[in-house]
Amino acid sequence: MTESEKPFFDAKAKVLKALGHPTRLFMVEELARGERCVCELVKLVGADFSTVSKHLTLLKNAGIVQDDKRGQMVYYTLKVPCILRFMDCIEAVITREPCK
Amino acid sequence: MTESEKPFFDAKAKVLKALGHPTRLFMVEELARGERCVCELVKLVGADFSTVSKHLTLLKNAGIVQDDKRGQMVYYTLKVPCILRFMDCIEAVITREPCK
DNA sequence: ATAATACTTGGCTATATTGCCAAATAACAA
DNA sequence: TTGTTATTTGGCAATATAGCCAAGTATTAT
Repeated sequence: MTESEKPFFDAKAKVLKALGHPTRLFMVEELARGERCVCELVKLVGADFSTVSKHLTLLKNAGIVQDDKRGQMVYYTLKVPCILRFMDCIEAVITREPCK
Repeated sequence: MTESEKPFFDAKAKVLKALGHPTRLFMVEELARGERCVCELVKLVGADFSTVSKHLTLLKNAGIVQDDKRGQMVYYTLKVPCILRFMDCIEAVITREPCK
């Protein structure tokens, strides 16, 4: 890894790292179905409001989700739907199926 | 996230988490080109032998790479080439390009 | 047997992450 | 204004991760 490509790997790793948490992954898959406010995600995830909020902030900083405040609610949406396409591959890893 | 789907998200997150480190990501992309022994990766990465070895063990535990000891060398190969397919998407996230 | 190379493991410290609680902010209702 | 709901932020303790050095194992060479 050369000095010049280092920041590139850092940036890509940051995105993957953001996805590398069960709660965040769950939320990403949930947001793939449509926008959700934080309160909905809190119910679905079953964790503290602050915990969910921090996970969402992290996903936002990674460039994966977007937020939109309307009234007192903040709605999050998935910014990059292509992320879901490779879940099949990730699942192939865990089921040890051969992957194309 | 229901009780029953929790282990599934844990498993998927584990794979993504394994990819979420610049050195490991670099090695995965390097292994995509063909098998490499640990010593080659050590040179390419520029870290301690033990550090590289531990990263490889982690990738192996995640089911991403395989090892094959031949003589005194241990050769690693990428087990799931499909992982590379979504690098385009990850790059789209970091460059903020629209993603299909 | 001794030495050298390739690699893994143990141990340690520094640093990062997680998740909770409590407090702060913001919008809206009474 | 006061209260209530939605959300974020600060702070903290527990836990996990990273990376180095040193020591251990395994294989091959002398």
